Amino acid sequence: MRYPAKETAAKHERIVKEASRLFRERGFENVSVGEVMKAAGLTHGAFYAHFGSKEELETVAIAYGQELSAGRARSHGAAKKGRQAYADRYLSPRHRDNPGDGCTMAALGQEVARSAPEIRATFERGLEEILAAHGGDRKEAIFRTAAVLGGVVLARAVQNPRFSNEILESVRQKLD
Amino acid sequence: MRYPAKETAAKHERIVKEASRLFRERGFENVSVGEVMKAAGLTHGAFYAHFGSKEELETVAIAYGQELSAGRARSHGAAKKGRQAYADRYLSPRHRDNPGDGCTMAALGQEVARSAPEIRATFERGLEEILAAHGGDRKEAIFRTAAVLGGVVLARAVQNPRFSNEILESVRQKLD
DNA sequence: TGTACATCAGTGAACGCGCGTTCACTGATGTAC
DNA sequence: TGTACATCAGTGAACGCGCGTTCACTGATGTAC
Repeated sequence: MRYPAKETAAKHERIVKEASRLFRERGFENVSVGEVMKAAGLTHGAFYAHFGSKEELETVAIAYGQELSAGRARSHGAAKKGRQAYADRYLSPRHRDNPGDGCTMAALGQEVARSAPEIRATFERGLEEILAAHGGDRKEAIFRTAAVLGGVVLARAVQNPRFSNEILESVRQKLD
Repeated sequence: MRYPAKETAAKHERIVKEASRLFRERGFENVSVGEVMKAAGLTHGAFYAHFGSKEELETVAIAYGQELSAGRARSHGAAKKGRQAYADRYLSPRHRDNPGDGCTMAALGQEVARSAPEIRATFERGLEEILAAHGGDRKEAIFRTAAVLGGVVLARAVQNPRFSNEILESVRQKLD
């Protein structure tokens, strides 16, 4: 049956949101279209009324996730205080332990590198926006983004919690 | 039929080597057991004479890849010259463009973070060995490792070659 | 050193499963008049 | 404002495919005597 246009738009948004969260938590490959639709409160068949393919959803989910990151970057500033606060949040145990709510690049960067051109282009546009949001010296913004990203990737991959905390702490200190 | 023990050991090594390369190139999920065996010059059925499961192969491949990285780290030193040369090589277009021959952490870190405890423990042991190989101040070694790793992840994910080079260059400069 | 035989790496067909995607169908919505 | 009907988001069964894994079988190797 046909549904109110408003509800359809809300469902569409829910699909993107849940996909973004699930992809960041478990990666593109470990999340099925069915799981995303279930998380959005729908059945899998309806998926193709919203997106042409899983790959298209991945693209939209990356755009959405990068937008969230750009917003967070904007809320801090280019001043030293803002930069430090940003790095402290990024390198917190909370961010490490909740990839589903965290930075898309820290969760999916490597998978994006192996993905289709459109996905990489979307990722890239997001990164440019994030760098612009950070403001200040561009080289500095790139460097700090790379450093905190690498720190979180290592802290997440490692098994020993003490070692993991040590990694976060080391990168935080060196960036201050 | 039964095969000479020496040949069997050589084949075993070939499986690990090819698996490590393929996994770094395309990720665990995008490489099938059959592909690995084919690359090693065998058929897929023989796989289970060498490993109990694909996950076991992933673990061994991570250990192998981390060992390669530790060797490369050892060949440079803790002195300033060695550190710089290491970062320059790590952040080179060549390393960016050849993940199959490159750092395991830069290729598979995020996937390892979502993997079984044994895989993460193996990754961790490798990282400890790499840090020890770098020598010097441990915090500094962790920081530099995170920064170059993040730089390569971003440089690989991005689409525009100029932007990608700019990322490598920015991280290189800031680490000098 | 020679003989008998158990071992086991390797082959290729087969299995069950989950996945992305398709499709016939439904029926309230939204539009044309 | 009321009526007629085309639209289309959503359902759930079905599809084909590739995957990890299993299995019966092979036959040279390596070992026990």
